[in-house]
Amino acid sequence: MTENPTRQPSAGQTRRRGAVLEEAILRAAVDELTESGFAGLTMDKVAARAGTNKNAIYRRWPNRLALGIAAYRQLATTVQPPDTGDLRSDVLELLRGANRHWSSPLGAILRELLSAAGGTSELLAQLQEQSSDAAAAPWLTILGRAVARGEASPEALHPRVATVAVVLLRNEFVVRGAPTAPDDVLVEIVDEVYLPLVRRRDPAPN
Amino acid sequence: MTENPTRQPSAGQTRRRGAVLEEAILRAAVDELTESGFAGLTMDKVAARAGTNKNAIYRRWPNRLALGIAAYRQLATTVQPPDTGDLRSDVLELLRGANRHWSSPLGAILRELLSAAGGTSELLAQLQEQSSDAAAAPWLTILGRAVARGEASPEALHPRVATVAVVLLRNEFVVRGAPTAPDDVLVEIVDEVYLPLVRRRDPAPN
DNA sequence: CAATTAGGGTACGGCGAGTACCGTAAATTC
DNA sequence: GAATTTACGGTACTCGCCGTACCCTAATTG
Repeated sequence: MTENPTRQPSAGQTRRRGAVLEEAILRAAVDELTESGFAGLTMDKVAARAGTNKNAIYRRWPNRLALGIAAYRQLATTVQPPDTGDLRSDVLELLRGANRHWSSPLGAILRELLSAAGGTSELLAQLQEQSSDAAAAPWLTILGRAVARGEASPEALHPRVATVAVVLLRNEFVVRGAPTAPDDVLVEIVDEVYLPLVRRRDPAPN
Repeated sequence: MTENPTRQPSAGQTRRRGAVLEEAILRAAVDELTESGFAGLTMDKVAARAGTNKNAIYRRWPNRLALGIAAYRQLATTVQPPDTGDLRSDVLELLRGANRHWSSPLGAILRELLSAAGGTSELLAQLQEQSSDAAAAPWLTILGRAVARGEASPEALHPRVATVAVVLLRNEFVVRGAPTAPDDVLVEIVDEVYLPLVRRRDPAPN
């Protein structure tokens, strides 16, 4: 019952090749990933589910992690920046969205992958697009509007500054093992750190 | 040559028990950890090196990760907060120290362990003492002095605010796979984020 | 219709975690 | 100081799973 092979083992089917097979493998990997997480993603199961064997997988991906990342990328979504007209509301909404994402099954998978990659730059780079760099864009967007409104300082339009809130939130997940961050924490990050940082600040007298 | 059994296998030694044996195991684990990292820490090797067998280990630690963490804790050191008389200098020095630590072999091990723990709260908690919460203390110390000097705002004396710089730095390690963070990044964190955040800020006019 | 390429089937090597016994030395009890 | 309990030592084994190696055969190429 756990199996749902796309291809019947010995039906009179035609043998798949190239892109068709590749997609079938990737789809199988995605299914395994969503069902069992990365820890449960085994090459044998993916092969069986795709109705093929490990050879075909290893011909395309060098190892389990690479396959896992490729599969995850199929699931990634992009974030639409909110526009409530108020900086604090925008920030909170964006941050709550991030919290929801990392608390979701998909977020759990992302955390597993980050863990498994454990400092392997080449592979991490492929996850960053989904997790941090692409994540900088919406923050810059809402800050841009806030700057126009006079709510935020222009200095805040700097990726490192703009993303401080998400970085602090991610820290909660990485260092505490919490499955989800309580809303108090988000509010605290926003009110104690983020807003004081980005709000229009009068040039400090040396 | 990789072996240095504390106990000669069949010498006329007395059989070790309890605390004595426990320390021998832990010392063996520490040695393996420093030589081969957590990835190379094998229960068999630790047992061999301690001149015992895996039973004795599993009777004390439930699994490899728990042993690794216990061994790491033997190596942890505490940080002495600097006191240069200038907030920016103190901050930079503390941050550079953290960067050095995470770039060091010991830091690599810590990152491996964080990776392997991957969100297991109970075990992570044992690492936090060494990595984040204990790390909050020196920051509060230097900030306390800066507040007294009038250099920093009293609102900065809040763990989440005080540790922002290290959290951002750790993020560099976790999300980029960099073996070490370039000094520019540290300076940027300090000048673009940390100082603007903690410096005396005149109450924003709504 | 050859020749080449890529899938399918299958088996296997290797490694390391965790477990199961069993005999024996050390501590504990009386 | 003997009997009992507890804990170590030795060893062997199961299990899971990654990654690889063949060998045969279907699809593609020309």
